[in-house]
Amino acid sequence: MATHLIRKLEQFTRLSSRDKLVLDQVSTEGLRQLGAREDIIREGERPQVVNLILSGWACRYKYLEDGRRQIIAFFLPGDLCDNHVFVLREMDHSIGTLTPVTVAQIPRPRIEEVSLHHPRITQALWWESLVNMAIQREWTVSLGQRNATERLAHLLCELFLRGRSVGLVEGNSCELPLKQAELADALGLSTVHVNRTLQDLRTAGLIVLKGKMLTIPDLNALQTAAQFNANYLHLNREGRHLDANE
Amino acid sequence: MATHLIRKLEQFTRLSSRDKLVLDQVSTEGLRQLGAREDIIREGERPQVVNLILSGWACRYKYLEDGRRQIIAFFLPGDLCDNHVFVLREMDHSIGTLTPVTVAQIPRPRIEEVSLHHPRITQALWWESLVNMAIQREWTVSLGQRNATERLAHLLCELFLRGRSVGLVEGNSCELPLKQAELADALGLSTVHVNRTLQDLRTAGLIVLKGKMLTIPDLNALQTAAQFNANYLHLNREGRHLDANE
DNA sequence: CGCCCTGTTGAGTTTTATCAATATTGGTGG
DNA sequence: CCACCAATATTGATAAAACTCAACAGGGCG
Repeated sequence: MATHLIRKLEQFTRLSSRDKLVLDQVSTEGLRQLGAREDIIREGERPQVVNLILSGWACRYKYLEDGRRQIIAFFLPGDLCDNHVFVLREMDHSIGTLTPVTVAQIPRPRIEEVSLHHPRITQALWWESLVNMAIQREWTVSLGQRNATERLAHLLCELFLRGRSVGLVEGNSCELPLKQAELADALGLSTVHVNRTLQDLRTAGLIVLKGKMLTIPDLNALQTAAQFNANYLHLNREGRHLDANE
Repeated sequence: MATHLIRKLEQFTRLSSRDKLVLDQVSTEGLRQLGAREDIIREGERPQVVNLILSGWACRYKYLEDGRRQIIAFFLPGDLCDNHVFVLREMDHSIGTLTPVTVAQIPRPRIEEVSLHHPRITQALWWESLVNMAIQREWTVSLGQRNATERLAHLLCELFLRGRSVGLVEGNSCELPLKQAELADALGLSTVHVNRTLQDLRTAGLIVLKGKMLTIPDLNALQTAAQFNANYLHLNREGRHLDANE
């Protein structure tokens, strides 16, 4: 079931029950189960399908030749790994799981069929795609300008809001199944420094992080600390003029 | 004339003369001239058109509240500023010129018409879009993992190759109309450090940078210094199976 | 029970930033 | 053509942020 994806797309526009049916169908074919820390697709391989994350967390990443690793993006349930990737001949990075994951592998003809017959979905997928680009841009801003504390706080805000938009947040808590080393690879910091920065955020009362559960007692305060502005997530039903009226 | 864009898209697939005609037409309507250091569109504004850079250099950028600025991307002639942006209600960043610039403003219906009737162009524009995303990802890698020297060298390699793919390179030289402060804002470094890093590259004989002219005597050497791998630019005619055969 | 993975802490080092001063350059008006 | 200005580039000295290395703690699980 494409519950998370549907929920996410409805941040943009209301879908008809027909639309939802199509999305549900698309996401029940080509299921693939992976354990934690496995690769969904690897740099150099030819992309054949679009992967839709149904459950679990994954990430894009890239190694430099000397072994340094950068995590380029996180994928949460409901995230599509690159609509239309198959236009490219080979992957320039890898996508791997962080937790056990279920993905739906959507073949090219399926995508083309949907984009031909379901304009509302097509628009919504464009929106999804544009938001992902905006997220990538915001990571550029973080890595370029924000210091360790701001960067970490910013990432936590982003993941929290993204989680909330697909229904993974309860109250002011959500699961954060990331090790400090993974946070470090995403933030361009050393694990030691991530550890210390997390402690700073904790002692400042901005976050509670225990086990794999993240609690943000005062989201506004954390956003302020991060200079976080949610506009780049475009979560305010910007496509409401397209709403299905049924 | 869409010379640069056409030249770029032909890195992906060969276009028919019909295709080229359409692109030329699209790029002669809605011309807009700007001086150096003007905004093409500003954060918060509603995107109404897709901007195609016909001549000059521009950049995406974003300010944090305390005045720090990050340059998120550079635009060269032939670059499109976000195909389908108008799906979003407001810009989450600004786009401004670095030099005097001419842009073609392509209205939404024009885009939709082209994508309906010219599948080869549509594919090529998807490719363009995916490459831009790849570039953004690579910036994430640079900012996260590469040190000042590598980062600078990497950026210069990228701009050189991108310039070459649209015909802006002569021999081993191309124009680089950027101030050190702009490089600094793109690389997440201070201007002082950019200055010193440039000198390092110069004394290592890896670049010659005089006036606004960049010369790379040995591109391979510079790529090695940067840990630069061009695969992310997808410049090897990956869509050649779509070639127009006329 | 013990092992391995993850997280934590301390000490010393490196990279890069900041601040401030000086040099150079390109453009402009006289 | 030259003198001058403002913008840009360069240099030196000091400080801050983050890294590295190394050791140790804790916890989950076979």
